[in-house]
Amino acid sequence: MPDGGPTILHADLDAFYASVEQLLDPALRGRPIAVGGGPSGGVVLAASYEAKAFGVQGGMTGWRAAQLCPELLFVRGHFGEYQRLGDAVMEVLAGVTPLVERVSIDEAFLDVAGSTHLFGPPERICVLIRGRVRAEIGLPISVGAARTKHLAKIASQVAKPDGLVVVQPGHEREFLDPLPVGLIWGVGPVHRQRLADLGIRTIGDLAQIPSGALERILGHAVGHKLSAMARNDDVRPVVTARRAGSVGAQSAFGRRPAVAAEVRAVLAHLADRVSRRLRAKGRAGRTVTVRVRFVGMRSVTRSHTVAEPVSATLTLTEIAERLVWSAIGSASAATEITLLAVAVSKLADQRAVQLELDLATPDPWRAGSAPGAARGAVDGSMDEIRDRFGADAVGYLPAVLRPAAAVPDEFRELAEHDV
DNA sequence: TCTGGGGTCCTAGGACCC
DNA sequence: TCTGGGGTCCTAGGACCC
Repeated sequence: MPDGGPTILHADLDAFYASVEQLLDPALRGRPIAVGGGPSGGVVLAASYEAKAFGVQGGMTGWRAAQLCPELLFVRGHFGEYQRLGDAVMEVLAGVTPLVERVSIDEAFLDVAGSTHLFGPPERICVLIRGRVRAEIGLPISVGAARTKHLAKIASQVAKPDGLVVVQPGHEREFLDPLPVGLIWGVGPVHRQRLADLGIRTIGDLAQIPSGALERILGHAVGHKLSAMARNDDVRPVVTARRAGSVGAQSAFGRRPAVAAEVRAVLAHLADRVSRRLRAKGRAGRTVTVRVRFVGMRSVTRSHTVAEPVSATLTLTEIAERLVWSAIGSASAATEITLLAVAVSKLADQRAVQLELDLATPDPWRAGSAPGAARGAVDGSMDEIRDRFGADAVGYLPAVLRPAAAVPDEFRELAEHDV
């Protein structure tokens, strides 16, 4: 177990999107609001605490949320503001320590072991952060402090909303034992139920179970991790820069019969988004994975690994298309599907593969690109035009075939990791 | 009126190599 | 008659997180 004080912090903005809306529009303060969705459909992206009191949660359909809370106000998101304010909060955190690990738009771990000589003990640093975020940005933020990341994260969840919890070394067990197992990172609904079936509901219950037994119940890795966490034995360091291991895009479009022209149009759009992000960072990947979701939420994935990394939009589209049809299989021609996804993994730097692209054979199934140089040049020109004149200035598809965006691109960007 | 979009990690089986 | 064991890579599915 790590020595020293509770110098790992987890800072987590409360109901982030909803809080931003309430900050921007004072008329929304103190009221139950949902960002995204609507009383007749769509998905709620975030709910204010006033709405959560009615049971409204992110991920819920709009009509379900309206059922639970009839006076719920649906507001459209200001996605650009979320990015701007999230970045501003991260700057406040960076003012305390350079060791900041941003986990998402609204959440970060900090290691403040080297900052106490400047700012005082961890408790004081937490108070400083919360005060500055409130005063300078206007948002509530909860902070947890402990000796490990995992415990700091649990502490911030317990602190919500708008609170601070410091777990003092030596008091970890008494803090953890009464808490529900669902607070442990990695325990979702399935594991929680499996544990409940065995009478295990609290972290204290969990700590009583021998590691071997836990591994038999939940699998080696999860069982091992859980028993380590229940013993508060977590030594993961705060990591400042992390690159994504995969890049993907997906689109849910309600039910549609799988018709070749439409499937191709959607895939071209998804491949374009993925490959543009790859090229913008000089990256390419060897494994292409598609997911097809059928009516009833059953989904099937197919992947294919090529010898040389690819990033050309057309190559990606062609590989994805073949995979999608193999996933749909020989089912009837009018099979209805509800979602298509494309992802690229096994990423490598593009510079290293440029030569391979130039030499590529004309079969995209077997190699990098076809003909690589030409496709790379077309993509490069289109990237340049879009950088100068906007994303819609040019594309592979006529506008009529482009799928209507269920979600604005600004929202997609909020969830993107660094490639 | 069903269920968005971006990711990570783990498991298990099979192919292939030595 | 049949045969070992370890390592690596690929693929498909699933749980989970924000």
